[in-house]
Amino acid sequence: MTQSASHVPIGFAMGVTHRKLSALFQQRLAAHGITPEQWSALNQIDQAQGLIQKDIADRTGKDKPTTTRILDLLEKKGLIYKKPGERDRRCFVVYSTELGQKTIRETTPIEDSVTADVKQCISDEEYDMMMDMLMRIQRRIAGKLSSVVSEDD
Amino acid sequence: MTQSASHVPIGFAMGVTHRKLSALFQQRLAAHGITPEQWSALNQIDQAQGLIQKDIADRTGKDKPTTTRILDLLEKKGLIYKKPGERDRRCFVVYSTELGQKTIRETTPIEDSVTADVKQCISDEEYDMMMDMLMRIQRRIAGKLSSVVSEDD
DNA sequence: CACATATAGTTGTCTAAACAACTAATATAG
DNA sequence: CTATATTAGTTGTTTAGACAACTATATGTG
Repeated sequence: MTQSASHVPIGFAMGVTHRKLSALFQQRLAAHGITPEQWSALNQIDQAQGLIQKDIADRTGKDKPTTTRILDLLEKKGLIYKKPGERDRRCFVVYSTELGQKTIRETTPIEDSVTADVKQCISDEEYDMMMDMLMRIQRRIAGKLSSVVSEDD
Repeated sequence: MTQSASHVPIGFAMGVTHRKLSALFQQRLAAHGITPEQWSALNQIDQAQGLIQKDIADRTGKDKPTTTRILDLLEKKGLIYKKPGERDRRCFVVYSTELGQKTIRETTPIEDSVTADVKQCISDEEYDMMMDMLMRIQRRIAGKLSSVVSEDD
């Protein structure tokens, strides 16, 4: 039953760990003038080139308003640009600029350094298991959310 | 054409999972007029009675400004109250009110339901392993953060 | 005691997330 | 073709997090 430990639910433990990881990445990214969440969006844009905003929202696990605002910041910084969709005039097609590509080239090693720090205290096997569990939980929970993006399933 | 989805760093996977878990808890808490982060703080306060704000910050993994603001909201809702410290006049000692205690009694089953949903897709063993890994990462990363609370070690 | 330093808490600013409400364009049904 | 629903994206509001700067109290050293 209940153990003596103060019963920290897994969601909150995950939140704390995520915040600490994010704060570490942010500190290391500071010189590049970009935040972890901006990096995540820029990284997806840079790798795929030509995504529409909904794709970016899906890939980064954010909702549409959050994505809009992150893209606004990336655009203001000159890291991405948007083109109106040709076939579908509702959407914008998004690309990284030269500066955006340079930023990703320079910051990817920083992201790797955070992953390396994580791997100092968990094994490769554990890392893979953790990723697998996180993905399973994501899928499970997504199905239980009411106003979800509902892309798959 | 690298392997699809292989390059999602663990920090971002954790963030997505945490957001989905938090959103689910928030939806189920909606009728109680409290958010997951408020619940977390209130839960700690209710269980310990007499914590000072720094203790609450440590236990919920938040910084001092965030804690101040969450306590402000809990106080406005009449769920907690603060008393000036007697020995140390810098700090406030925090307690849950009757209403706060009632709220925790009624919402703890909701938190349990979220944990139960998580356990539908990961085993008890995996759950424990995940908690252990999260805690190990937290400790590891905390030592690498520059302006951290630095409570232990 | 006086001065420097550390600690508890607050406030301000920016970014981000959740949700609701909205516009515009597309797709579907009649 | 017209009415309705769906989809892409935006805007507003509230909560939360990170960081810097600040006040007030406490502590440590001369």
